[in-house]
Amino acid sequence: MAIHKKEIFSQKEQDLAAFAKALAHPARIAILKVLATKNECICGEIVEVLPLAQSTVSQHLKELKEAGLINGSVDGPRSCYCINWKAFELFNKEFSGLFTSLQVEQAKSCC
Amino acid sequence: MAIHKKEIFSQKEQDLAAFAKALAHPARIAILKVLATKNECICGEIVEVLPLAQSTVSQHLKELKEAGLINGSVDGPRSCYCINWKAFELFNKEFSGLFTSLQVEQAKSCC
DNA sequence: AAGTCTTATCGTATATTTGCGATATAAGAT
DNA sequence: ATCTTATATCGCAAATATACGATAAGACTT
Repeated sequence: MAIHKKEIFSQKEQDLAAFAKALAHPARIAILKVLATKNECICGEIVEVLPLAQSTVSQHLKELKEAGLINGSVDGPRSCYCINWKAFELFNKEFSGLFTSLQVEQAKSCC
Repeated sequence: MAIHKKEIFSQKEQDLAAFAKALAHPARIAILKVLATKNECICGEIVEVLPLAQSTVSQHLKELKEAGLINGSVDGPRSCYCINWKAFELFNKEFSGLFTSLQVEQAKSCC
């Protein structure tokens, strides 16, 4: 394919796609759910809950962090992660707002 | 990695991930935007708008259709696509509902 | 029937993702 | 200082995704 053409599209489209990409794996959805249900920040508890190796979970956490969906901080010998609600809300709003405004005008699809 | 472990996770997690995956590329976001702005169903007009080859666009359309985000029907010699607003709404609701209920309880993140 | 136009599919090259074991790193405990 | 414990990173193998040209398939036109 030679070169990925992602950079050709608008920044908003790229941002939204990057956000969706971070959610595009059941393991990451599961991780977010764990983080959401526990009020305090979690670390290796996620590894116990998920059917994945520690290194794999760590990698998923890294991706979620890089996407801005979660925050991470060092807490002594362990790492503490939690959902970045602000970023989450922002993207959620931008996501739903991308189409809903148009949907009102046209009631239903043609096919 | 031997085997993908997606099937280990819950159906809801898999569904949500599959939906996010369909949105995880700027080209597909762009396609959805085109379909949303045009009230009538589009086909090869998308190819003209996007900086991608016809075969590539067709492939993206296929993925969107398989994810259930768009409907497609044959219209004489050409294909007609349009957004499946119902599926879109359903997923959007499920997506935002996955965390918002929890968010209320805990006001802010700990880190 | 032959030609054209539109879209889907195939084959292929390359890039990215996923997953894990092994290892490194960092902090607390002994 | 060494040992344990927790997490991150490296290196690798395998699966997927992305992109395109070439080609097939289907439907109108002439």
